[in-house]
Amino acid sequence: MARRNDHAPDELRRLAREAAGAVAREEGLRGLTVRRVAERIGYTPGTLYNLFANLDDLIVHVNGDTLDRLDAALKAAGASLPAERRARLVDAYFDFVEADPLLWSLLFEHRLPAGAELPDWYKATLDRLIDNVVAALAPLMEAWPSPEARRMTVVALWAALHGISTLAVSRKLTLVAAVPPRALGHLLVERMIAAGPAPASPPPVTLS
Amino acid sequence: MARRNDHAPDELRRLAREAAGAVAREEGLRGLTVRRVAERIGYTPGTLYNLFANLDDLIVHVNGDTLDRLDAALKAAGASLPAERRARLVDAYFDFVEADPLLWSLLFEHRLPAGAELPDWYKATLDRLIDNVVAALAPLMEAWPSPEARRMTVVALWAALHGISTLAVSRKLTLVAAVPPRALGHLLVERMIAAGPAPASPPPVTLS
DNA sequence: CGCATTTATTGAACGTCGTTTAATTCGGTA
DNA sequence: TACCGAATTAAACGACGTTCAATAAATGCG
Repeated sequence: MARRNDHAPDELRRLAREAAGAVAREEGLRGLTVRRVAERIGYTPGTLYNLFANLDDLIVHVNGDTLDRLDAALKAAGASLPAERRARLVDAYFDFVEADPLLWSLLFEHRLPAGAELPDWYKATLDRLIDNVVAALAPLMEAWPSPEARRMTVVALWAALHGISTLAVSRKLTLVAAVPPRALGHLLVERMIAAGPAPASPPPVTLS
Repeated sequence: MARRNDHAPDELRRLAREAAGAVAREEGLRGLTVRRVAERIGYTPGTLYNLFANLDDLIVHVNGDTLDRLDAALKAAGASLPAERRARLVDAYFDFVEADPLLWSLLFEHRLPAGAELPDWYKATLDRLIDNVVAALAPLMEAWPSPEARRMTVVALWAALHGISTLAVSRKLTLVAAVPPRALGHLLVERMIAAGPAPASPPPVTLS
């Protein structure tokens, strides 16, 4: 039995989030159960209910951690030379997704039950992430009429990349095209924010 | 107790798919249980295992039905005048999604367990759908160098719209931008396949 | 028509799940 | 040392997916 002073509550919460992340990484949402997480940190299921409201709450925290790590990865890529920043950001995004596909898909596979809402800190994390990308891309989007227009385009791209990555992770993209997911990502981002006088007609990348 | 000859096996399978769809429409994946579907068609859970391999199999069939209905909706929109076809297709897509958000999200929320693969008929359904959209958009994409390039762009857009719609349905899009989802869809599609001499710099739609 | 065979359907059971709660066990304090 | 409060547990509940022997009904056969 785990002794009372083995871990301070906050440390225990962190341990639980990491254990849950590890389970998700290995077995996905389907294998992510309260009992498995508890066993992994050497406690019984009941203890997790002292740390989190329920399993949904724990999963939201794991997803928050994932968003934080993605934010860090994109921030690093956004520090590259402006000329290659678009491509670097796309590659960083897909590198991150492909490093732990099941942990990534936990982000979008999990849905809160009917009445529940995502907590405010989650919204703040997501906002921070989008803001950082907008800031990194701003030099390439000077022709946009306003910051709001810039943000709208970045949000559209964020959603689009998310669509590509989740279809890829769930193997529903290869059903429909034998193209590396990140090639689709580059295609979308290049065409959406290419600042130069790119003629709109032919797609810039053809890919074998 | 349901009598043996109340329904032929195929009819019973159809009833079960419809009942499962109705449950998903009302309660989403979380509420979609074998017992609830069985109760709805007046049989016991065991009977469903004579008709489908398991719950995953039933869900894949429900999703196949959804794809078929989307295909029909897009085909109708694709029959419009070429000039307005882009916008009509996007609107048809979002009309379809918003008509039954929970049934729609079943398409992408559900993932097969580790070893399992999607059946061939599912791949065929998806292929048919993409092919129809490519055919409808072909007149607008004559500048593309090849049918493969056209298809790649359409697949990218298919994935992008999927990303927008699932983020919207799971209320993760409004967290990040107060923009109607279909406005993002129009933005993406216009910029990706606008055939005319659209300058690449400023986004064509600004939206209040 | 009556009986045997086949087959759809059931009911009960198994193990697992999320969650709750009363009981227990421990560390800190007097 | 004895107590108190807090962390932890064990056990239980209802619901879940799934299996399977038992049962009921329809069919085929004499």
